[in-house]
Amino acid sequence: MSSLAEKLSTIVGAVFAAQDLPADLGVVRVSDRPDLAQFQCNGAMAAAKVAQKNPREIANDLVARLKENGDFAKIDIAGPGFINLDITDDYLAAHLAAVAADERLGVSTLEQEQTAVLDYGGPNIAKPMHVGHLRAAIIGDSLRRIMSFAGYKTLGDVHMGDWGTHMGMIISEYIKQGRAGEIMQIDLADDMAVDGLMQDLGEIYPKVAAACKEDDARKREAQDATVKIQNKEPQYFALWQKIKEASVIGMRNNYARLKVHFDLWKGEADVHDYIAPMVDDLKARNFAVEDQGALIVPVKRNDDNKEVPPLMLYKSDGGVMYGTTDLATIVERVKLYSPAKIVYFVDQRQHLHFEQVFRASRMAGIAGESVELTHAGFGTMNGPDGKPFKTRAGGVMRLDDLMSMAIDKARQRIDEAALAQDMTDDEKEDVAHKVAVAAIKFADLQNQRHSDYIFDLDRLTSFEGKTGPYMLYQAVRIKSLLKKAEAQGDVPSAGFVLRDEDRPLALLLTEMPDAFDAALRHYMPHHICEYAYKLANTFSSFYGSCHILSEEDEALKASRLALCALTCRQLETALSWLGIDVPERM
RNA sequence: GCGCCCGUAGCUCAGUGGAUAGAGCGCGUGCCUCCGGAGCACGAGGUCGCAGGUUCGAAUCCUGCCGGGCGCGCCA
Repeated sequence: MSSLAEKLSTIVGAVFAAQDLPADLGVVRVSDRPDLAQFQCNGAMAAAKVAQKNPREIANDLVARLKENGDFAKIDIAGPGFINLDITDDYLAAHLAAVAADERLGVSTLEQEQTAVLDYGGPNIAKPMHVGHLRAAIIGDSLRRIMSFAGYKTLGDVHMGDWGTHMGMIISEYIKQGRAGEIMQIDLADDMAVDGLMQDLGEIYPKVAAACKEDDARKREAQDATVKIQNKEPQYFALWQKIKEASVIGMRNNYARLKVHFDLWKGEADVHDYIAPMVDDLKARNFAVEDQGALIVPVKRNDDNKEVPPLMLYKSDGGVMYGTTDLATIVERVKLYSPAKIVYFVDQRQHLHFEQVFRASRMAGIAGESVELTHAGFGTMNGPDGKPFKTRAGGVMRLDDLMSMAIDKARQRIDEAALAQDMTDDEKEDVAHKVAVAAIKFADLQNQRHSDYIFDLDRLTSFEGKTGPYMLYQAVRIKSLLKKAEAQGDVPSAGFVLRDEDRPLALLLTEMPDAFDAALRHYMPHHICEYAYKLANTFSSFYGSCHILSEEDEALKASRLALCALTCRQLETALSWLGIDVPERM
């Protein structure tokens, strides 16, 4: 199945072909001018250019043929050569019935399953998670859901930063302070102790980082410790492991609270054993060369219009960099999963880094031509001043705090609502959590992926207007209506009867596959947000313009219930692609 | 210096070369004897940064400026 516009494109395309015009010019889309028509085709004007003819003349010929098709209620030509189309209610109703009968709601699926590895985590261990981690998690997890629905076998990898210099800083500091034994004593099953360690890490890290910046000797100690960890020297490695395990506990909690899922909990360290063989191989094949004491892979090309620095495999101090682990991670992923795609949801600022890694990977044949490597970058999260977001204290807001604020606000709202009186505390808590997640995710996902965006706490925890909670509200309202209908013995019909009040909603319900395809193709969930919002909003108008349960015409009532049911399914499905769950009531 | 991204309503943002550029917030006016008002309807608010060009047609494509953000070898 496909969207209605796609179906009409096939019909109109065939008519173009019959006139010896390119069939793809027959593409039909939802009209920009709903006051004039339901659908439009602009191909006659483009065809005029190709055929060197008058566009209206071409349009006339096309329209004459199209009129043989009884599924169009109205066909006319406007302006320079727009072909405006209305379909018959019968055709629309039949299409809608097919969508309703399809468990996939008309969205097509991959013919053959392919594996996609998605990289959307990247938090560093030993540091608390903050709002800067939000975008990658939310966008990546949404794409994981979208791609799964499209038929991919998806593997979301948290790919945490556990192998870098920051670990060398921290561990060298603990050893200097003589606290290694104390750290090793910590019982990971003891929540208080783990919290204490995380707190301590949060205080130590900025201090050491500052010290390393000022003092070269201190910096060398940290670099030295980093190499020792990477060489798995017992004391260093054991401390590293302890800190990592403690960190992962908090990380899992944070992601669970956000309802962001990962299939793989790997880190940079996990590919360590791939590095040496990979480097040997690259050296043997002359891709890797020594330069200024470091080992690099030159990746610049003659046709470059900019400087592309080499990918660095080993620093002159013998340590590896994240380019090294990223390249080795491709080795591992190709070997273990044979993916068709590897997609990275990482800040746009790292675009050059990925270009270097991808080039090296292509040159050396680590990822064959059949493997798509994409950096689906996103813009920086800025504060209201347009600069990278900082709290008033100068730090970055913790993810935990943001979640708590949103949940508190939702809880407060629920307490105000009269409906909440018969909810148990557990149900209230569950609803508050769902509302908070919906608010945060929808606020983020509705932004186009590339551009920077302003982090606005009020907007992120707002429940009115174009927000997640608004969407939940509309879905819940439909559920409530359908329950009432069921209780009074009314059932939705399998077919549709369409009056003027029903048509806008009916037409919109045929568009979901287009929004899905756009989001999938470009790794951009905001197309789904647009559709979901339009659907919720159009439903709300529909709901306001006719009273469904008291409708006396039984066929019309059953049809309207079917529209409600389909709207509800589409809303829940679209929201599920965004990682948003709909409660039964709120 | 070179390169990438962005300039659309007071604010935050959508806008696959097409008709009269759209939402939300905020502002103004209506709407609860009826299915959930976290709502609905209506209104005010625009030199789409500026200037050229391509095109029957440009917010969209090209060029040049102006303004903002970011990146460019041993952090990630």
